[in-house]
Amino acid sequence: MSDAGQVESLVTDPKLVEERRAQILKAATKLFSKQGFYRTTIQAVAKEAGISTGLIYQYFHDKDDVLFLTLINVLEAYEREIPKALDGISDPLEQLVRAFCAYCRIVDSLLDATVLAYRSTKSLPADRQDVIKARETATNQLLENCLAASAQAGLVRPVNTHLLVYQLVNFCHAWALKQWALRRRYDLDEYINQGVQILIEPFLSKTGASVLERLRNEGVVPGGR
Amino acid sequence: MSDAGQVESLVTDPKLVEERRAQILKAATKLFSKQGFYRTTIQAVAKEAGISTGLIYQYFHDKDDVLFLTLINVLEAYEREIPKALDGISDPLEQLVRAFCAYCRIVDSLLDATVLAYRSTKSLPADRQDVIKARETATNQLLENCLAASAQAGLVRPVNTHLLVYQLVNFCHAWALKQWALRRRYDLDEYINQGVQILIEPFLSKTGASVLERLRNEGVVPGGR
Amino acid sequence: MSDAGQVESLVTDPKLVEERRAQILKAATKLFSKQGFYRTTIQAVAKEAGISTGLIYQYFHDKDDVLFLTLINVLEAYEREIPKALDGISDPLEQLVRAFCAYCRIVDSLLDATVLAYRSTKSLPADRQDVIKARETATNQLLENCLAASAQAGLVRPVNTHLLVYQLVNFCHAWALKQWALRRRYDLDEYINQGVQILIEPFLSKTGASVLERLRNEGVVPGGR
Amino acid sequence: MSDAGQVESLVTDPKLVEERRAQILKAATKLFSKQGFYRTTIQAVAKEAGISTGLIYQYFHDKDDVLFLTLINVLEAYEREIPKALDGISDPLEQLVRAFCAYCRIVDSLLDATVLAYRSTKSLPADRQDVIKARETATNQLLENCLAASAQAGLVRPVNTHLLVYQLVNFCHAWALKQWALRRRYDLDEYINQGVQILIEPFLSKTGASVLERLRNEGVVPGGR
DNA sequence: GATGAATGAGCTTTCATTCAT
DNA sequence: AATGAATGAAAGCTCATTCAT
Repeated sequence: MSDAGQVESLVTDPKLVEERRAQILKAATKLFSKQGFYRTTIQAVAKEAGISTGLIYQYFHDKDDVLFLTLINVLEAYEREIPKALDGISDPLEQLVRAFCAYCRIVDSLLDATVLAYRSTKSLPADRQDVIKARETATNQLLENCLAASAQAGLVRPVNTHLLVYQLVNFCHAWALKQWALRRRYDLDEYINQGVQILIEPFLSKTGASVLERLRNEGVVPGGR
Repeated sequence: MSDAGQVESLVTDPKLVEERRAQILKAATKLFSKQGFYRTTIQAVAKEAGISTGLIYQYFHDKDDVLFLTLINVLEAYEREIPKALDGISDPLEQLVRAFCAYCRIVDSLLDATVLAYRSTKSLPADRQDVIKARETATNQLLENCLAASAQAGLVRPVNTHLLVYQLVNFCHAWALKQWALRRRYDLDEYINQGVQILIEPFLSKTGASVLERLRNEGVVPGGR
Repeated sequence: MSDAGQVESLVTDPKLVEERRAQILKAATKLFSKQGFYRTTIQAVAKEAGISTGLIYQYFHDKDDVLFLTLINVLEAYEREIPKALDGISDPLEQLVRAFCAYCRIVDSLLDATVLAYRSTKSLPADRQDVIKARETATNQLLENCLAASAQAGLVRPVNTHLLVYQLVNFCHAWALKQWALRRRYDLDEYINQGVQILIEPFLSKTGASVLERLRNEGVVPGGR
Repeated sequence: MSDAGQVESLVTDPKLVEERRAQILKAATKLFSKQGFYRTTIQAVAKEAGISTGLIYQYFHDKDDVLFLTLINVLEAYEREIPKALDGISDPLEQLVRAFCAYCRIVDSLLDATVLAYRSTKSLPADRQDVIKARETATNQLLENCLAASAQAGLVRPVNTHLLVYQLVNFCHAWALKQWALRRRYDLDEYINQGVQILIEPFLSKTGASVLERLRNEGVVPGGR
C-alpha cells in the first residue's frame, strides 16, 4: 500500500495534532453529513470548529484530506466497537449475533456519518478510495470469521459466508441509508430482531438454533420472550 | 404530489424536447457516473452531448434539474423493465424470482447510473428527493406484491415481507455499489444464484421449493443443474 | 450630422416596416419603462409584441437601435403635440402658457416613457446621444421662441430666457421623474397651476399679467376662478 | 425604516471595512458614472480599485449592493455639506441662499456621481429605492425649512414652498444632468447667479430683497457688484 | 418575410488555498 | 501556532445575435 493512508500535518506537537484534528473532524462530520461534502466550505468547517480557516491547513493538506479522515474516523468506530462486543465471548455464533447487534447499534449512533461514508467515498481520489475499501473489508472480515467459525462448529449450515456477511452488513447500513422508510415502521430493537430472523435464523443447525434461543432469553437479541 | 416532478423546457416542439433531453441526459449520466455530479461541469456535459452550453438551459432549468431527470431516468428503467419480466407469468413465486433476476440484470446494465442514484439523491432539494423516494418505493412495491401473494398461496412461509423485499433490493443494488469487491469473485449468474439461495430459498414451503426447482431446471434461475 | 439618426431595416416594403416597427416599439417602450433597458431581453420584447426574436433583427440593427428609436418616439410625441397646442394662437405669451400646459399633459400621458428617456439616454453610443440631445433642444426651442417673443412684445420682463425655459421644461419632466413624491400631493391641474405661478407669473409685465388673467378665466390655465 | 439601509460585510475589523469600502466605492463611482452600472463589470471595479474580484464580495453582498452604497454615498455628501454652509448663520433667507449656492457647488464637484444617482436608482430593488428617496427627501427638507422660516419672517412672499424647493433642487441637479448644454454657455458662478434671479429674487419681500442685496455685496451670491 | 432553436462570449459569484502579520 | 484578509481560477447561467428551415 502507498502512503495514501497517511495525512501530513505541519504542526509538530503530536498531542496538539491529535486534539485539533479531532476538533476539526467533529465539525466536518457534522457539516458534511448534513449538507454534503461539496456544499460545505472550509470556511464553514472552521467556523463550526471555532478556529480560523488557515489553521485547518496546518493539520490537513487539503479539503479532500479532511473528508478522507472523516470517513476513516467512521470506519474506525466500527473497527473499535465491534470487537468490544465480542470480548470474552467464545461461542462463534454468539459472537456473530453480538457483532451484528453491535453493528446495528453503532450505525444508529452514527446515522449521518454512515450515510456520509456511503455517499462521499467516490469523491476521493482512487488511492484514497482503496484505503477506505480495505478498511471496510476488514470490518466485514470480523463478521466473516465468526460466521466461518460457526459453520466449522456445526452451528450454521453450509452457506456462502462471504455473501451472507455482505447481506448482514447491508442490513445494518440500510438502517441509516433508508431511515426515511424504516424508522417510521420499526424501532431499532424490532429492526435488529427482524434482521436476525431473516439473515441468521434460517441458516442455523439445530445446535445453532438452541444457541440463538438462549441469546433471546438472555436479552442479547431483542424481542425474544 | 407537488409539481416537483415537472421539469420545464423553453422549447415548444415536444418531439425535439424529447430528443434533446435524451441526448443531454445520456451525456450527463455518463459523466455524472464517472466523475460525480459536482466534478462534472455543464460545459463538459454540453461538449459530451455535442451541443453548446446555452442549449442545455433551454431544456433544463438548472444543473440540479439535469441531475434530477438523470436519476428519474434510471428509476424509470427499473419500473419499465421489471414488469416486462412478469408478463404472462401467473405463479406469484415465479414472478418474484423472475423479478429478482430481472432486477439484478438491469442493475448490471446500468451499473454506473445505479451508483449515481445512490450517491447523488441527497444533492437534490428535499421535494425532489421525495419524488425519487416515491419512485423507489413504487419499484419495491412490485416485488412486495409478488412476495405477499406467494405467502398467501402457501409458497412462502410467514416472514416480514417488507424487510425481506428490502434485502432483495439491496442485494441487487450491491452488485453495483460493491462491484469492486463482488465482480472479481462472482459473475452475474453466480451472484444471482447465490441471492436466490440466501434470500428466497430459506423461506420457501415444500410447494414453493418445487416451484424453484422447476425454475432452476428451466434455466430461469441460473446455476441450476 | 452623421447618419446616427437613421435606422436601417432589411425589409423593403415601407408600409410593413412602419407597422412592424410600431408594434415592436410599443412592446419595447412598455418593457423598458417597467424594467429598464438592461433587464429587458430581446426575447421578452418579441414575446410582448407577439412575434419571433429573429424578426426584430429584420427591422432593427441591434438592441441599442430599439432603444434609440424608442426614445426618438417619445421626443417626437413632444414635437408633434406641442405645436398642435399653439395652432391658431397669435399672442406669444398665450402660446408660451399653452405650450407649457400641453407639455405637462403630454408628460402625464407618457409618464413611464419620459422616465425611460431620462434614465436610458446614456446607455446609447455618443453619436446617438447627440441626436437625442438635438431633438430635446429643438423642443426647448419651441418654448424659447414663445418666451423671447413675449419679452419682445413687452409681456414679459427681461429675464434669462434660456434658463427659464430649462426650468419650465424641468418642471414638466419632474411630474414624471418625481411622481412618487408629487402625485400624492397634487393632481395634474394643481401642479400646472403652481408651475404657472412659480415660473411664469413672477416675470410678467402688467400687460402680461392681464393676458394670464384672461387665460385663467378661459380655463386654459387650470385652477383660475 | 427596514434594514434595507444595511449592507453586511464578512470582514470584522471595522476600520478596514471602512477603508476598503471607500476604496471600492471610489472605483465604482468612477466607472458607473462613466459607463453606467450595467456596462461596468465587477472585474473592472476590482481592477480600478487595485484589488481582486473576490475581495469585493467580502465587503458587499452583490453588485447591486455596490450600486446602492455608491448612491448613498452621494446623498450623504449632500447631507453633510449643506448643513456646513449654514453653520452660524441665523437669518433664514441667508441660510436658504447659502444652502442653494452650496448645493450647486456640491453638484459641480460630484458631476458624474449626481448623474449616476439620477439614472441608476431605478436599477435597485424597491425597498432600496425607498431608502434613496427618503434620503433625497431629507435633503430637500433642509432647504424647505429655510424657505418656510423666511416666509414666516416676512422675507419671502407667500408661495408654495414645497414646489419651489423642488425647483431649486432641480436647478442644482440640472447643472449635472444638462452639462452638455449648460457648461458651454455659463460658468458655475453665472449659473448660480441666474438661479437666484429666477427662483429666489422674484419671491422676496422688500426686506428680503435687502438681505439678498447684502449677500451680493458680500460675495456670497456670485455676480453681484 | 417569418420562425425559434442554437450559439458562445461574457458576466456574476463562490471558495479552496495562501501568506503577511 | 494561529489568524483571517486576500487571491483568482473556475463554475453556472444569461442573452444578444445568427441562420437553417
